[in-house]
Amino acid sequence: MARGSKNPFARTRDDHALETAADYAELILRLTETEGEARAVRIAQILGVSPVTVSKTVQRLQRDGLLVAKPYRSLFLTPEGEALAIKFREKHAVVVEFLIRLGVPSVVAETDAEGIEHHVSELTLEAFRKFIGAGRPHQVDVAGRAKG
Amino acid sequence: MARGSKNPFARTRDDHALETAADYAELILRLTETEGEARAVRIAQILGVSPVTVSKTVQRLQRDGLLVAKPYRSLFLTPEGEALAIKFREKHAVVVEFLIRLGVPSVVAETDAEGIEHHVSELTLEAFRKFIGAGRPHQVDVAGRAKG
DNA sequence: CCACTTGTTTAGCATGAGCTAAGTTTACCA
DNA sequence: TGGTAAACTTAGCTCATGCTAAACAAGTGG
Repeated sequence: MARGSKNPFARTRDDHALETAADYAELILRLTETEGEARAVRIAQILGVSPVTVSKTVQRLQRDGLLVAKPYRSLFLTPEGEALAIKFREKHAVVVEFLIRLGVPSVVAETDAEGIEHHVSELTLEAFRKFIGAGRPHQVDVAGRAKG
Repeated sequence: MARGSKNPFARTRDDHALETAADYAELILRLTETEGEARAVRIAQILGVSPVTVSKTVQRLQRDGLLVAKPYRSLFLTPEGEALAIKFREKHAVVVEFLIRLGVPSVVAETDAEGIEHHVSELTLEAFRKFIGAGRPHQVDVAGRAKG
């Protein structure tokens, strides 16, 4: 125990759990907005895993207080889950926009951002924002897309 | 199987395995250079995990052909392992340098790079290199490319 | 040359994340 | 209404990554 904190390595299972949580939360929020509800089968399709995996993961996230799921029904984020979703959506949007500004093709930017967003500190994110802002003014809308 | 490929999510256990492999390979190379040999106990200290974890991971990496380990002796990378180490060392150097150029404090850059380096595609890395090169001529450490 | 310290491995456990197969529930339509 | 298809859950397995406790090697100093 008392692992990490000082060393730059030290990624633990907890980190992975947080990544998963953030991905699910983001996705549930998105599906709720775009499809009216978040169903496990859609999550499975989008994440490319089996519905079984989604079911079990959802149970863990419910245990951890990020969402509420009545059996055989659609999924709902708790306030905590929604906060997480919004936080990562914003991170995601910043990273994507940043990469695009750098000249990375948008499809690649999207893919890379998915991995990177879980590893950028607040300071680095701030540097990204500054870089974006330096180009031209911009805004990020509710769905996390940049307009400008 | 046949998961992902097209979708931007889809990080599997294999991805994590690769990250671990790359981290160990990088570290073993570094320790070999700086301390004359790579011992499990040092890896454990640096990564912030128990020696037991290192022992088991080393066995997996040996099984996967990345290193050779005789019981109770120090660790040696195979050519494949060394290639991986060098590849990620270079990625790491580029990411760190890039973040520093962006204005991220070097300690934070180092930490964030550790996570980011496993998620940047070749295209994004190329964009990073271009950005670095655009500033002023420069040089990158030991095995790192790009002298300008 | 033997004991002790240090390093490594084994045994055994947990948890996350993945799977297939099989069983339940819901929903919808004839 | 009742049957079926789709969605979901349960059971039971795998593997990677972590741990502690305990056993076992290696190296060092008396």
